[in-house]
Amino acid sequence: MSSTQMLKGILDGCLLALIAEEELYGYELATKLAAYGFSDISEGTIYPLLMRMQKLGWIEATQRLSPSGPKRKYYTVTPDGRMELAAFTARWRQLSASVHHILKEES
Amino acid sequence: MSSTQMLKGILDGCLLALIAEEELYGYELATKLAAYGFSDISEGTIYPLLMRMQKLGWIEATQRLSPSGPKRKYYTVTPDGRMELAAFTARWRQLSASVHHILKEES
DNA sequence: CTTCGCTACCTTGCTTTACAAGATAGTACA
DNA sequence: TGTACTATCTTGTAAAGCAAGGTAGCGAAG
Repeated sequence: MSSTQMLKGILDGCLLALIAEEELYGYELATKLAAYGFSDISEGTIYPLLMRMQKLGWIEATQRLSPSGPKRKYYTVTPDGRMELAAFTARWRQLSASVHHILKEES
Repeated sequence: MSSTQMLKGILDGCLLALIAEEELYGYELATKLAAYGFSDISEGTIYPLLMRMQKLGWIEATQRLSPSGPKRKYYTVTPDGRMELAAFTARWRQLSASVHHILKEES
């Protein structure tokens, strides 16, 4: 059992939270997640996730030129996305508390 | 997006932790999880999970009669299961810290 | 005695989602 | 020309929770 299963339903919330802080593009998110302790989230994970969230109306994209390299797609969070982020945060806190409670029992 | 996706890769660790505390049977686990804040984990989730963990050698089962009702299958954790539980706990702490870190940034 | 409800277990098929692998391009420097 | 880095996207696979349904034992109410 790897740790990838644990990410399900969590990554999208994390991406939302990061984009809510500041406008970001996909490639940047990949490196940023690593800095936050997520070991090597692949681009094959991030890009489909971004497109999914855009389709759901949680984020919006605008293309802009890069000082060096191909064009970038910058994402921002919509009002719907902010609501979804709040809902995610609530769900996470609930789950986190429950698991913590269970794990502490046997320390 | 429901919260069920968040449970992936987490439920097995939680079941292991509960069984490590005391010998338990499947039906009991379903009610116990609810008490710990997991809203309504269905039996269609728990039983396949228990069989999977038994196949992996993490838990062992013994059938015993019930004071009232059909026979019960009591599970205990094997040494391999304890090791897996420790590994799960480590993974959880790491993930939990990372997500917490990301979510706190925008409070 | 039969019917209803609770206990207790299991199976099938569906859906979501992360990921490996690979494709496509633009820029820059040697 | 070729190598390296940036940047995006696609396809196919596998894992795992869950809804829905099935089987069966026991006890109490009618």
